[in-house]
Amino acid sequence: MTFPDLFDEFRTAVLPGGASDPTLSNLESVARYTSAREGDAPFNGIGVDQIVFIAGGSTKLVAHVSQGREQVVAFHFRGDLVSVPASAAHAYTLCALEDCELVFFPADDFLQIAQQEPHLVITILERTLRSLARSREKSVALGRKTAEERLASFLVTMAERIGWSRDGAVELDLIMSRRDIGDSLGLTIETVSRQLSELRNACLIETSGRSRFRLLDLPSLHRRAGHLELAG
Amino acid sequence: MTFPDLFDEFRTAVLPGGASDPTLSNLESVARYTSAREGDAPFNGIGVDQIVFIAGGSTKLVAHVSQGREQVVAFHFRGDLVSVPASAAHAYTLCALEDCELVFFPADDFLQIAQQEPHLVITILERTLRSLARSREKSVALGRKTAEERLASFLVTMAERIGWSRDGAVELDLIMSRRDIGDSLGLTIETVSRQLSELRNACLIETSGRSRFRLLDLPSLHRRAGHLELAG
DNA sequence: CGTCACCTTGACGAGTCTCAAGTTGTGTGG
DNA sequence: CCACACAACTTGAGACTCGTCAAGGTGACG
Repeated sequence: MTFPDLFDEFRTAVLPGGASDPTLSNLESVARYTSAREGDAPFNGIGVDQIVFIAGGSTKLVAHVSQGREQVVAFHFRGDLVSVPASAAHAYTLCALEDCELVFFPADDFLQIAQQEPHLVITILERTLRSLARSREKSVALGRKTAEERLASFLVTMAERIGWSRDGAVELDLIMSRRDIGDSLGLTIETVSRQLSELRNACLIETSGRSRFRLLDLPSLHRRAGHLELAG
Repeated sequence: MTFPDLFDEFRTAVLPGGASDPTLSNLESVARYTSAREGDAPFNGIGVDQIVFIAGGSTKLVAHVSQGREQVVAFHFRGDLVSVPASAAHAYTLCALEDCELVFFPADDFLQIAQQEPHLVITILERTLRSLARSREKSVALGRKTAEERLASFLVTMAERIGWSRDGAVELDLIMSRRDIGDSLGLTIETVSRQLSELRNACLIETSGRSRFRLLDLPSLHRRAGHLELAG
């Protein structure tokens, strides 16, 4: 994909309502793009907060606690917008789960330009609020849930984001490794594996290969996730 | 405090640059206010997402997992802005830690009006990004840190938000109970208590009464928190 | 000054981690 | 297309952190 194509991808996904020409050309002038191979961390040591649009592929945002200890703070898929901080109490790295096409902006420049276009800021704000809501849900899972609840919660949440229906079940492709899942749920790969086996034995899920999952009983999974019972 | 005073409080805190008169009067017309007593949960069952400004006092945002299990997702102090979701995978409650003065808006109306004032949206966005950053840091703590690290992390973070310097140490008043701290850190009150005793024995903190803390050695606390060493 | 909720401390047990061994899937080269 | 090699995953046994239960302390009120 060429740069203009990628910027277009960003424009139509983030600005479906359109924007004024000068704003667009300003944005395009500060936009950069990169394609990342699986495992790449294109923003390591870049020094400024970035706003990154996932034009293709999928990524994880990882916090490094100490050698060997990592926490996956979020996963992202095509069409998502990520705020990648330069620094905080911990170092963060955006890392490609598969080959990716990324459009990115220095956050400062982006917000500066966005001031001209309330529409755009509102869209970003709405997406940021959704990220915040997901991050809070993650805190709940990490702080107060058992391994089984975390796994069930993870599966139904991912199903909502990237799953599809087939034969009355929901299927999804979990491209991330067991280690990534563990690092996202605050568990070890062994515990992840054991809990998946539990769910398989309970006939709540089927797996084929390493990444293909079939969720056979969403209501039960929601219950095991400790989620609110939805009326109706 | 009267309503106009409270709205003024909001205006000067959130809109230091000012805003156009029509926007302000529109905002004022959808703004509501309430004073909450300690322990009150003024937004329970209100049914719509709210944007809440803490004009006075302090609050916690709590997710209810199951009877007896709660997760405090964030604490808020005077001048903070909170997004209170109506519903998600879990029920959330904003709860007063002490007597509070709150200004609040239905999120939809607020964003609708804010479209007229890019300045305002940018401010809200910046605050939301800070909330997101804090929420991510909390995920890191909950997912990959020991009890001791969580406590140290909590203390230095709170010190940055509400602490003051005195005699070469940082003091702060932790108005929330040990239970609140535990529910925030994914620990029990007993573990919180034990870890505080550890930190006392290590001469890293002093406490007087239930809520007054003195942090005697910030660098060591940062180290125990597993935080990044800051150059310089 | 007394009362009560809140906090502290101790002993024990459950859930998850660690370490280790075996199995399965995936990708590569013949 | 098959066989091989390696990484990823699964499963098991024992250790450790933190939770649970229980019994005192302590500080903040009236």
